[in-house]
Amino acid sequence: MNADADWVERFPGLSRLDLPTKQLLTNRSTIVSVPKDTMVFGPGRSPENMLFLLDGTVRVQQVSETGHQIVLYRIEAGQSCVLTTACLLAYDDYSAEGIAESVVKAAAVPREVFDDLVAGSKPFRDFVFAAFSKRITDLFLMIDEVAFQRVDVRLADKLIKLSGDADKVSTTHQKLSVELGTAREVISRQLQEFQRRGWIEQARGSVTLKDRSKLQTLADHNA
Amino acid sequence: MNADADWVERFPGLSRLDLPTKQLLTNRSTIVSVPKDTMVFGPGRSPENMLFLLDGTVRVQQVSETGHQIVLYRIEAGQSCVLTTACLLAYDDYSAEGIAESVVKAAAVPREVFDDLVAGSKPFRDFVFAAFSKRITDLFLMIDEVAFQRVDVRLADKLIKLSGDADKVSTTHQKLSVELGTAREVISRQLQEFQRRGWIEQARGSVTLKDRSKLQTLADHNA
DNA sequence: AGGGTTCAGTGACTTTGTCACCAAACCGTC
DNA sequence: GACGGTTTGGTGACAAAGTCACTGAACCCT
Repeated sequence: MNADADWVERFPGLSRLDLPTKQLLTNRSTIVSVPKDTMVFGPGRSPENMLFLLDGTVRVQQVSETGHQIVLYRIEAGQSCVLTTACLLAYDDYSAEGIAESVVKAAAVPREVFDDLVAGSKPFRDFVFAAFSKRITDLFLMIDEVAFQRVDVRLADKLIKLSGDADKVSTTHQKLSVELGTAREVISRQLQEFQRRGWIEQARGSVTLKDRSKLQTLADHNA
Repeated sequence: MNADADWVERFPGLSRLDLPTKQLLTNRSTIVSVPKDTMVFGPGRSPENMLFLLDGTVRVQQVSETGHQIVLYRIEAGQSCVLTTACLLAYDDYSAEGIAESVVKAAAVPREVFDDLVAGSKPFRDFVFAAFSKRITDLFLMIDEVAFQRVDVRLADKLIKLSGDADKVSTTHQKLSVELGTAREVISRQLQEFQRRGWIEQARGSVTLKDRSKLQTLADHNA
């Protein structure tokens, strides 16, 4: 085995498992790697296994019948797709898809093993339910945001989150509009306004944050 | 025991349990009844038990920091609050609340019993995961709707769903606006338009459906 | 019958979404 | 380097939806 054999330790929620459970997870899982821009799951593409992300991120987005799209959430390293996978297995009129945003390395755990683990290990159960709970509360907040928050506030927030440590966000207006579930034109106009105020600078395919604190103030303006 | 002793049988997902599991559920649960308009759960009000609804409905709604509200979903008889309860236990910055829309009768199952059941019974696990999955996919669809569907379409759909068999919906414009997460004025104007077209008739505190098929056509207009 | 409350209607305005179209930047390849 | 297709972003006009401030009617109490 390689350096990924100890992957279980890298999951905060799984480190509390007892040794036999950890070994079961390690032995019965296989490390898989998928290239960037692969559809990991989606309509007509339900994976056989539960994935535990070791590296990279998977973007989960809803594709509407209207042709619109909106990013629902991202699965980062240290998290699991249990929920989306479980959803796929339960309902086939499922319209969300998961796309690898970079090369993604994951541990694939067969369904039966997953079920055994839920049955046999209390810490594993806690991990799984915590993941579900977090997802649901996040979706609640997202609904709140989509329904009631102004786009300038949401865009400022999204820019800061997408930027991470860096000051430059490499993305297009189109992609930003999918992040927020709005129209490209709306993003263009908002970014123009931000630029006019000197908060950002634009280039084709990128946005440079010039005044993070001003953007942050706007993003925090949620009361 | 009373007529509710066999409540387990009334849950489609639970009837497949084996006898000992059913008995465990029945013996370790207590039937509770809460009056109409009670807040069953919400910020600072996390119940100790998992509820299985026998009668009535619980309306779950998000209360925004902006003062706005939106109905997320309803828990009907034959369903369980596992998810919302689980969420409450996991995260306290939880801003949704569950309100009894009528007198609600439910079986309360202590957390430990719930955990034992998940561990010991495969059909019970399936029931719980199916509930989670259904909820999450429904929330996906809801986000899609809030973000991309026109209010007239959503309102027509909501009127039909709220009406059930009857033709009269007893509700106020204010309540309808919370159902859709929009403003009261918007509802008033849309209902005026529906009335102008002869699809409905309005009275203080009620809407009467006059042309269900026309409303249905509009509601189906989702492509 | 009076007074408070709930419910609904309205106009003016802002924000957001839609549509149709244009122009510049980029990416090949010839 | 020139050409042509694609991607990206800009624009104006308009429609839909949300906000604000205010009005009046219906209802519910004593």
